[in-house]
Amino acid sequence: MARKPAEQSVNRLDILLAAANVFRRKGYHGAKMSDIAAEVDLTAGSLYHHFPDGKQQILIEVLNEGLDQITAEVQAVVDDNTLMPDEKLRKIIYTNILGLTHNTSVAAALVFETRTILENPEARKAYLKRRDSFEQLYTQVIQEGIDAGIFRQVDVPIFTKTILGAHNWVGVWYREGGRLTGEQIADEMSNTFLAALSPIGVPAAKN
Amino acid sequence: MARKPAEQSVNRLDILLAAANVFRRKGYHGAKMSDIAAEVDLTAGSLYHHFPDGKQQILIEVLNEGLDQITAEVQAVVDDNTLMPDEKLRKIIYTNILGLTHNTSVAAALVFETRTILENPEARKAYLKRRDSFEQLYTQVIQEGIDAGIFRQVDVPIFTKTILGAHNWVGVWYREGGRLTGEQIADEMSNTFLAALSPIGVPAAKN
DNA sequence: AAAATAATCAAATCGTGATTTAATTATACA
DNA sequence: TGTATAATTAAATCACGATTTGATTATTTT
Repeated sequence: MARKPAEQSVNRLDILLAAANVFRRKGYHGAKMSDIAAEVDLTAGSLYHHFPDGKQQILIEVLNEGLDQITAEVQAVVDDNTLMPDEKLRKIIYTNILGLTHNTSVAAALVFETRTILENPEARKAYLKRRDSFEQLYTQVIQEGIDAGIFRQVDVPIFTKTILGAHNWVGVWYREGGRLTGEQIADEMSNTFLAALSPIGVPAAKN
Repeated sequence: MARKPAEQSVNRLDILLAAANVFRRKGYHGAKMSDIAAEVDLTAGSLYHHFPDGKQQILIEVLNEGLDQITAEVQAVVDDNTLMPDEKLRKIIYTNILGLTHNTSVAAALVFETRTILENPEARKAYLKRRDSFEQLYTQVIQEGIDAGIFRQVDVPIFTKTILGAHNWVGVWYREGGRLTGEQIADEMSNTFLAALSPIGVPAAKN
């Protein structure tokens, strides 16, 4: 009585994933609807059944899905009140980087294609809001640590962007099967930023 | 006897700058030849007089020029043998960030449009070579510092990519007239990475 | 198993934008 | 000055790719 495969028609999520892959390879403008369609064994026209609003809508949903997911994961860590700020920061860096290395296509889209979505006035506002919330998670934890005296005084917005820049870049250069695993990279990078925040290792004097 | 303006026809460099600006705003694929032309008061067709090989060639030259320039600046610091590794690192971070904030259009192109150039097999190889040389400048200085015992043991390639990711991102979010100047940002970020390399501020124990 | 609905396709549309071409104007040079 | 060369233009060309349209085929629902 085995259930039948039931893997007939594709769903929106399949298409979003496929699109992310193509975007990663060719960029949004370089990606043809037919490329995306081919990835899920459809023709270009068929995509309009699932996404009546077309190509840009697909991009918007890829980015929203991707950002929402990583935000939720990081948010969960931030909400864990059993953790000290330094443990929290280590864990959110870890979580974030593993999120990126586990889905490099979406990660790359978040870096490279955000600009495209921002050209669309409606999508722009909503997206920027999401992104700010995400950034807030970091600034919040860093500020907590400073207030608690376990991090040195840093310019929190800049430090946040420093971390996020480093993270984003991982999504660009990371390749599965490379020298290091996502875990190892996450480890190394969280060490780096925690060391950077250590109140004892004061930076060398300026000249 | 004032000399006449002599500002008649545009030159290749004007066009490259103009192109970088348009690329920053719309991305390579979103940039029309007519957009670039308009920026220097020409028509699309005229650009082919200066760049017979067309749009892609313009991108290639923007990236090469940009990367060569920043490389040269950083190289000069690396070659200065009067500096200790930590001073060197501080100075190359400084140099690099000021380079980015002084020409955000080219900086953004280096981040966002590199992928485009890499699709071109010939350009790809040459470009990757340049980029590796650039990255080498960082790894070299970091390794020197470790060998000299003034930096803690880090995974040099990862640390390098961490720095470069943070840098690249500056070119994306930095806006002239923002809260901080390029100098202040460079200062903050070099503090961050030097603190991260400090051999005394050992990172917190892993759980 | 009809009827209704969902997925899909193949073949138009339709606009856009890079590149080419054939002149025209400006500049340098001898 | 007049001729060669450099810049520039306006008007084709030409291809490509997003979207639309009108069937066709699957899948549900009752």
